[in-house]
Amino acid sequence: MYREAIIEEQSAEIVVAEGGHDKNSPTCTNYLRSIHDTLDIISGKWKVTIIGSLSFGKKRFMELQRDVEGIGAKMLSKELRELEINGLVTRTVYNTKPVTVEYEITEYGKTLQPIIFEMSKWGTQHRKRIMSKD
Amino acid sequence: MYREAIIEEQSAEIVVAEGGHDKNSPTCTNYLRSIHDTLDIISGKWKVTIIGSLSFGKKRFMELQRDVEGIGAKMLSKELRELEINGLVTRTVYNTKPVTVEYEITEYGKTLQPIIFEMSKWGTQHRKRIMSKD
DNA sequence: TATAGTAGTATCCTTTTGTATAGTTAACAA
DNA sequence: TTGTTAACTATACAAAAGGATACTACTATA
Repeated sequence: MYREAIIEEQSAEIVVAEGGHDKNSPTCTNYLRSIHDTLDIISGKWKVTIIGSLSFGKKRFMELQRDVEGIGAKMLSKELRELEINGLVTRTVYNTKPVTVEYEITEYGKTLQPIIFEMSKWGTQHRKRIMSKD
Repeated sequence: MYREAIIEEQSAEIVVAEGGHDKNSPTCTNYLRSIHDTLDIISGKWKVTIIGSLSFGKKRFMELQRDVEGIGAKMLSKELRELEINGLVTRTVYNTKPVTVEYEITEYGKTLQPIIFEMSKWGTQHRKRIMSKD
C-alpha cells in the first residue's frame, strides 16, 4: 500500500519527506534491501562505466579498454565475464583472423540505464561545483 | 550543443539511440567521465546504503549499524568520515552521558537521491525477476 | 558487582582489486 | 625477418578494502 505508491509513482524527494518520521518502517528496510541487491550486481570500480560505454553501441575488447580509462586487460575481462553471467551483456566471437569479439548490452542491461544516466548527470554537476570552488 | 541537449532534456534511452552511431564522440567520453567522477565519491560497498538510510531521517551510529546490514563499526566510521569530508553528511556530537552522535544528510547529499532511488527501483524489479526464475 | 549501551579506535588478518610483465595464435605490413 | 594487432590467459606481486576481535571511557541498570 504505502510501498506500492512509492515505487510506482513517487520521487525520491517524496520518499524522504514521507519516511522522515518513521525511521525504521518496513519501507526503509525494503528500500535499503533493494539498494543492496543492486549493489551486489553493479558495485566495484568498473561495471557501471562498462555498461555506460556499451550504451553507445556494441564494442570490441580493445575499444572498451580505450573507453574505460585506467582499466587493465585482466580486470576488463573479469568484469565482462561477471556482467555476462548476470545477463547484462552478451559476448560474440567472430572467426576472423585474428579473432574479434564483440560485447553488446542486453535488453536487461538496458534497464540499468536510468541509474547510470542519473550518475552521469550528477557527475557533471559535481564537476562544475568542484571547479567553481578553486 | 549536442551535449547540452542530452543533459538538460533527454532520457537515458535517447542518449543511447542518438549515440549509437557515433561510438567515440565527445558525448560518449563526457558521459563516461561524469560516471567516473560520481563513482569516485559513492563507490564501495556501503556509501549508497548509508545515504539511503539517512534519507529517512537523521540517525545515530548504532542505528545506522543496525540499518546497514552487515557493516562493521570500523567500516561504518570510515565511510561516514569520507561522506562528511565530501559534504554529503554532517556529524553532530551531543554531550549527553554517554555521548550521542547524530548523522544527517546535507542538502548536497540529497542531490544523490535520484541515483539511489533508481537503484532501489531496479533492485526491487531484479529481486522479482530472480525469484520468479526458481 | 556484573552487565549493557554509547561511539568509536587498534590490531591483525583475509579477500578483493589492481598492476606489470610475458606468452599465445595467426595474419598482415614493412 | 621483425614488428604489429587482436583478445585474451598466466603468473607474480602490491595495494586497498573489508572483517573479526578486543579494547577504551563513561553511565545506567539489575
